[in-house]
Amino acid sequence: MREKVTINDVARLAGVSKRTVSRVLNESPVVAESSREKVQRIISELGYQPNPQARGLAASRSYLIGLVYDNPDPFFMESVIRGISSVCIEKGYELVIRPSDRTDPNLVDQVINFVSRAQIDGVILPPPISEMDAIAEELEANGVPCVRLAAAQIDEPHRLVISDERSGAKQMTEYLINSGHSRIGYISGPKGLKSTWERREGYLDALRSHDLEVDPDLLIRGAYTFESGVKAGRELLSAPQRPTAIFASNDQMAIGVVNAARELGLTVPADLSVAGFDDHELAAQIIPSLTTIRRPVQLMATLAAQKLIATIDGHHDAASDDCVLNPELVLRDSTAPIS
Amino acid sequence: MREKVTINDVARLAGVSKRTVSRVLNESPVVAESSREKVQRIISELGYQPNPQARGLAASRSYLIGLVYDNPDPFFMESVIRGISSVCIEKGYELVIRPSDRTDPNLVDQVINFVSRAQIDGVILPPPISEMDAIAEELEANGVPCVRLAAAQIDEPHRLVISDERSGAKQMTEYLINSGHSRIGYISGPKGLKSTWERREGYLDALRSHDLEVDPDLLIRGAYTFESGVKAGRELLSAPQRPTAIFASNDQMAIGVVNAARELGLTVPADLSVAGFDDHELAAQIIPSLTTIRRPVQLMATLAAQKLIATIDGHHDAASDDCVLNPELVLRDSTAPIS
DNA sequence: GTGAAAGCGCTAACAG
DNA sequence: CTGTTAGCGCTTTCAC
Repeated sequence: MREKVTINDVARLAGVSKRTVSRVLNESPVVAESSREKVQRIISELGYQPNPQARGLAASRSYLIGLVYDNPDPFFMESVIRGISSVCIEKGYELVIRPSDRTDPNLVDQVINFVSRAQIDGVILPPPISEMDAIAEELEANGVPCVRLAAAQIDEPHRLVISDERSGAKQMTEYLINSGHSRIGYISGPKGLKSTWERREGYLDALRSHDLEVDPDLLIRGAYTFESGVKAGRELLSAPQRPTAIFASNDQMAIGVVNAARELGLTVPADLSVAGFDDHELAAQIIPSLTTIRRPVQLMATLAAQKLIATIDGHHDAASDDCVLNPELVLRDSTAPIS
Repeated sequence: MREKVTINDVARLAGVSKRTVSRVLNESPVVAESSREKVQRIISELGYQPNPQARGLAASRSYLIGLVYDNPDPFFMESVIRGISSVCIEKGYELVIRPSDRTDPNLVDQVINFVSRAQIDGVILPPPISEMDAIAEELEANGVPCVRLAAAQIDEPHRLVISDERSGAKQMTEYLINSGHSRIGYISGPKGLKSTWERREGYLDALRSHDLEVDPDLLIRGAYTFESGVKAGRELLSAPQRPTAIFASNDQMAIGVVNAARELGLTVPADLSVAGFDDHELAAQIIPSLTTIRRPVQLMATLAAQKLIATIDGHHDAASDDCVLNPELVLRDSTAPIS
């Protein structure tokens, strides 16, 4: 390591005690402006960087924030990571990552073990792990703050960043309705996930508010996978009175629907409009490109990291109040007005 | 944090000095078997976990390993992360992640700054950052070991894990040749990447060893993107004497070629065989599913982490010798024998 | 507003 | 083979 500069060097050169240097490092408000400036100057001259191990040992902190996840979409995770990382760099934290297995019965213990072994200062939980209340509770019980990324209001605002998926799904459905579609098939996600519920409710909200009948035959359960999309698409499209539009609640399934349609000799969007959710990278690449809903994932992660670090540092960040972000409708080639 | 147990508690209860406890913690060979057992027992009874900050401060280590990356394929990175993480957990390290921008002129400084600020013990570099020699050199110059993931021999074996992409591309080309194809188009990656070179050489190797003429018109440069695949595909397929097979040097481009073929009214694989490289998640999902080459990415990452930790810990791991892993041919529906 | 001094929990000379 | 004794670099009472 090229840096061997310690707080003592800074103190000596600045002509103050190391206690004072420590004060400016920790932004204590009781330092004279003149001392602060002097110390700051020496710090940057020397390129001094406080040793995180030493700070951690003395203050029992680690400047490490943890990311525990088991999300099947690496694109989503990549955005989350970039979002968190940018604020970590800015605030002097590091991002420690922990891929997990949400089906592991010992997950709670493993998470606790992780944070206590590494002395993690705080944790960010993306879905679907964010939906496991036991983890959030156990973390708090151990004095480790956490912030959750979610699809709906599942915790207090200061530990939560949500993208309102219900309103996203409603937007999409209304767009389809306004394009003249009235028989709109819907493929939901698997049971037990918040997003499954929220997106489905958004679809139903739109139907209801436009006085459209909810036909149970148009509502099929999927599994957020390509295959389940193909299957559900076939089913929907081989019904006697088939829908003119299908809203699949994620892009993987929507792509499956496009394939199912092709099998049956239907052209998208001429014969069938198909919409997805997530704005998966493929959504823009497949032919036809997919109309979908985009969540501001990176922004969500940034916000989450800001909230978490504010909590750890004991500041009360302004960002801690608002926690709801709105997804955005992305129009592409897979949907069209009814002819 | 629930653990407040320190090395002193362990020492007291085991009836030895803390120096001895420290010895068993660090697997010193000079401890009497009886003491070791006693200490181990107390440790597990108490659920004692050494404080990493304290260890780090005393030994000037952090038990942190860094992952600096800028790979555009999140699926690849997910495998890398899972691979590294599993050995970190086993060996008592944590994985600190640093998404970067390979086009940033200050990248070298940023990396050095990262490792020195966080006292990172060692770094793993996946492609394409692994190909930037300046980073590896500067890291070593700062006393931070690093292990690189690469497509070819670019460093000494103990800091390198490679998947032999040249032999992978050769395998694929030979498979195509053995299926009766003799006009095989090739779409390379962008200039300046090792993988571009290696894969292309593999293609040429196969052609040469089967005494096939290398037609420069069949060799087109792409950019590892979907769009570049579409473009190169159109070009190759609209030539007067068009190829019967196209080997795109990654899956994104191969999918582009499939689309280009469809535009031109060609059926894959009846009229044209298409092969890719990487076994991207989509490769199995698109129709027709894609014949491709799969690198053992997670295994590579595991190996890299083992080598790195062996270096940090000063052990001389057996894994440090072999560093070449072979990619695997994955046959699917996009290729067929020539009719 | 500032400083002296006592640790935080662990490792590592250096005896014994 | 084991214990004593200093620190590692920083934060934090508690006086001044």
